[in-house]
Amino acid sequence: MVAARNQISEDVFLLCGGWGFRFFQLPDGRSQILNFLLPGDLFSIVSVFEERFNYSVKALTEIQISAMRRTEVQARISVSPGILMALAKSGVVEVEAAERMQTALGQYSAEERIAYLLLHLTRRIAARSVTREQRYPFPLRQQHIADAVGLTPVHVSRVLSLFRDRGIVGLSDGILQVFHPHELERIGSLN
Amino acid sequence: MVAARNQISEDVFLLCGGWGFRFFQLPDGRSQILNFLLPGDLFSIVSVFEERFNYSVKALTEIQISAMRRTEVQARISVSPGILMALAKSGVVEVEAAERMQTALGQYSAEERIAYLLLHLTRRIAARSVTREQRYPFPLRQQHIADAVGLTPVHVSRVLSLFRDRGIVGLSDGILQVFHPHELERIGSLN
DNA sequence: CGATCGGTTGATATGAATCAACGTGCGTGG
DNA sequence: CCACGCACGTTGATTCATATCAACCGATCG
Repeated sequence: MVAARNQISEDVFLLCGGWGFRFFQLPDGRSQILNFLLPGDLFSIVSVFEERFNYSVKALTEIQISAMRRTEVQARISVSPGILMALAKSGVVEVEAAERMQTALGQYSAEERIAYLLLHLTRRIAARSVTREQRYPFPLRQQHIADAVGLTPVHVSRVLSLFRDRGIVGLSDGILQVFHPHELERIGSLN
Repeated sequence: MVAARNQISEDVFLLCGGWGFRFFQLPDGRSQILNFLLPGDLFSIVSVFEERFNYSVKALTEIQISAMRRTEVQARISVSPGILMALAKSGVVEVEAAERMQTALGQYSAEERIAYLLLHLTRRIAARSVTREQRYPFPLRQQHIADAVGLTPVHVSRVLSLFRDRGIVGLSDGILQVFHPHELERIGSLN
């Protein structure tokens, strides 16, 4: 566990290398993954402004983290307000992502949700590194997919098998391969 | 319709009076309510930074809206950066609300989701106006509740009947009355 | 007075959860 | 090096929560 809920931290964290995820855990054990963290991501924009955060973070791979004192960040903001503008804009991106996920969870079927998640992640991966032949590093277990889209791992397994049988995607050994991107978009594009 | 998706607007809107809601509509007709707008709410913090918004807004009651030129808002920001800080903080609140809703939609059952929505709304109403005896103005139709929590209106009706039979809440004539707040929290508090 | 809208209720269908068994690969300790 | 346990995924049978379909009711309104 990299960070736990209700902890108070003086620091703002940035993921420099590796993958992680941020999640919210309910007292009865259920947990909802809020987003996956890729290199370059702030844990959450919220952490710049609030010292107590109500989410937890775990690593998916080996990770590198960089920490900045919150006071330091805020000092820099007051000197050069451009930083604050940049932060505000990254907050906008965070809001939009959360609201799209909200829509997916509220309206989409199991297949659609999983397709949406895969699309969303492949785009983020592609934005950060060169990919070839639609092959993406993908260190999630089916349990993580389940916790992100609100399904059980066994149902995730069934849907992925279906996608595999239909020749849409293949997922094994930490590699996601998208054979039929157009079809994946048709299912999960959230237009 | 107060504002439609993919429209470009030079203005940032503020709801001054009445109720509305912001939603995302899918091409096949499904729609997800992202949040309800109460007096004093910006339509969305996103609108301060982006001219194209990917949501729509509708009124629930008679409403009063105030519009500010985005250029005007941004000019003021550059003069007094305190405004930007305030906006950033309200963005944080928006992110947190969206993520809680994400959790509710991903993990909660029908009863829990509806209880959560009612709790969340009553708190927001109470923060804005004096209420007595746990009676809250509540201009939503069951269809709106359904679109907010990702259920069908008929199932919403069943769950509300259940709540009514159990003496937890009553909802009619635009008034929500919470008879048993403790029980409502037990069901939907999202701790 | 009929039409429409919002809500209720019952019967049935269905998507996803649950329960359970099994396979496979892998790390660990003997 | 082997044997065991464990994590992860798959698959089948069954159950359950919610959707769907349909009828009906009361209020409101032209």
